[in-house]
Amino acid sequence: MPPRSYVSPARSAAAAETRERVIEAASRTLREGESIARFSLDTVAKAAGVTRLTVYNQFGSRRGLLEAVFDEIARHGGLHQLADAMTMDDPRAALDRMVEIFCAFWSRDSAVGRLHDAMATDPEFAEAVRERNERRRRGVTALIDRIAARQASPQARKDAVDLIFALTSYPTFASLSAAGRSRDEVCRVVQAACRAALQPLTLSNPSS
Amino acid sequence: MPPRSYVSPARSAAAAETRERVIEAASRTLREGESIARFSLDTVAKAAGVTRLTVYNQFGSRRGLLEAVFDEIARHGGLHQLADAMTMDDPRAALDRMVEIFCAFWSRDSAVGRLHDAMATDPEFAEAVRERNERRRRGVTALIDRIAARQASPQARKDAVDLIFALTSYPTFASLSAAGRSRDEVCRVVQAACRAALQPLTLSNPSS
DNA sequence: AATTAGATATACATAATGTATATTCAATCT
DNA sequence: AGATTGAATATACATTATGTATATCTAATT
Repeated sequence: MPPRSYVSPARSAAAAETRERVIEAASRTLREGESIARFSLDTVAKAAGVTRLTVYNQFGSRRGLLEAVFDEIARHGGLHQLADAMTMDDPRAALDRMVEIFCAFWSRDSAVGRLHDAMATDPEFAEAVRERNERRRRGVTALIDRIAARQASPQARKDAVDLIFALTSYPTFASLSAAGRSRDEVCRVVQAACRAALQPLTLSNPSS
Repeated sequence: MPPRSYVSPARSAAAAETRERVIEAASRTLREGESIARFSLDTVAKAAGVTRLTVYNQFGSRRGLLEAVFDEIARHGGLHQLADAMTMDDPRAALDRMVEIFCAFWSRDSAVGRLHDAMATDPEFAEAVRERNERRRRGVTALIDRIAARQASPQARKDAVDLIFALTSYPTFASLSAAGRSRDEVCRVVQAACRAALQPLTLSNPSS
C-alpha cells in the first residue's frame, strides 16, 4: 500500500499564493512596526488572513519566515544590476555604481533595517544574512584586484576590501541616514569615502 | 503619623554591594553567552546568587539593568582619556588618539557587542545608548572645527563629522574585527580612513 | 522594643515560540 | 462517483520570558 501521491497545479498554486501573501504581510509588518520586538507570527498571520499554524507549515519557523522575507526583498531590490556594474570598463566607475546600487537597496524597503535588527536575537539568521552579504564582499574584492597597482601589497588590498565592505554595509548606511541625509547624500558621502580608500593602492610609495 | 525614615550606612552599603554583584554577573553573562536572546534576568539572578525580584528591586527592569551594565563598562573602559586627547595641540593627532581610545573601548569587554545587539529589541534602550554616543559625535565635531580650513563649507564639515562618527562606531569596529583583524589592525585601518575623510576640508579647491 | 530597608517566597497575568493531534475542504486519481 | 490526498484550520499543550502583586523574613536603626 504505497500511498499514491500526486502533484496538484491548483493546490500548489494556491499554496504559493498564500505563501506570497504571508511574505507580503510579514514585510509590511516589519516596515510599519516600530521594533522587531513587536514582530510576532501572530501579528503576521492575522495580517495575512491565515492561521499561525499556516505560517509554520510554509516556513517552518520564525527564522524561516524572516529568511524568506529577506530573499524576497533581495529579489526586488535591484541587486541584479550588479552584474552590469561589474562588467564596466572603468573599475572605479564600477565601484561608484556599486555604492549607488547598495544605497538604493538599503533604502528601498525599510524592512531591511528590521531584518538586520533580527540578526541580534537569532544567531542562525544572522549567519544566513552574513552569507548573503559575502556576495558583496566578493564583488568588492574583484574590483579592488582590478584597481590595485601591481606593486600594491596584499595587506593594502585587504585593508581596502574590508574598509569598503564596512562602508557599503547597512549599519554605515543607517548611521549616515540617521544624521539626516537623503539616500543620494548618503550615496555621495560613501562614494567619496570609498574612493579615498583606494588611494593607498595606487600611490607608488607604500609608506616604506 | 509620618513614617520615620532614615539612611542606613550598613544597609545601603550592602545594597550597593549586591547591586555591583548583579551588574558583574550580568556583564559576565553577556560576555559568555552566545546571544542576547539567551540573556534572561533569571540567569543573571542565579549567577549573582540573588532572586530575580532583587534584580527588579535594584534596576526596575531588564532595560534598567542593561543601562547599568553599559554605564559600568563605560566607567572602566578608558573613555576618561578622551579629555586629555581633546586638549592635544595637533587636532589630527588628537583624532588618531580618539580612534585609538574607542578601538580599545569597543574591544575591551565583549559585552558591549551584546549590548549593541540589545538595541535591536528595545527601542528605549537603543535611544539611551545613542544618547551616550552623542558625546563621541560632539568630540568629533570639535576636532573637525579645529582641523577645517576657514574656507571649508559647512556641508564638507558635516560630511566629515558624520563619516568619522560612523567609522568610529561599534558596528564598523565589529565589521573590521570580523574580517580577522586584531584590535591594533582595526585601529590602523580606521585611523587611515579618518585621515582620508579630512582631505576635503583642507584642499583649497572644493571641487567647483 | 518598635520600625524600617532590602531581600525573599509565592503566585499570577501576559505574550511568544514551538509541538501535537484531529478535522475540514477542495482538488485529484482510479 | 467515490476514495484519497494536500493545505489549511481548530484546539490544546509545553516552555520560556517579562513584569506585577502580596505577604514574609531578617538584620540594621531609632
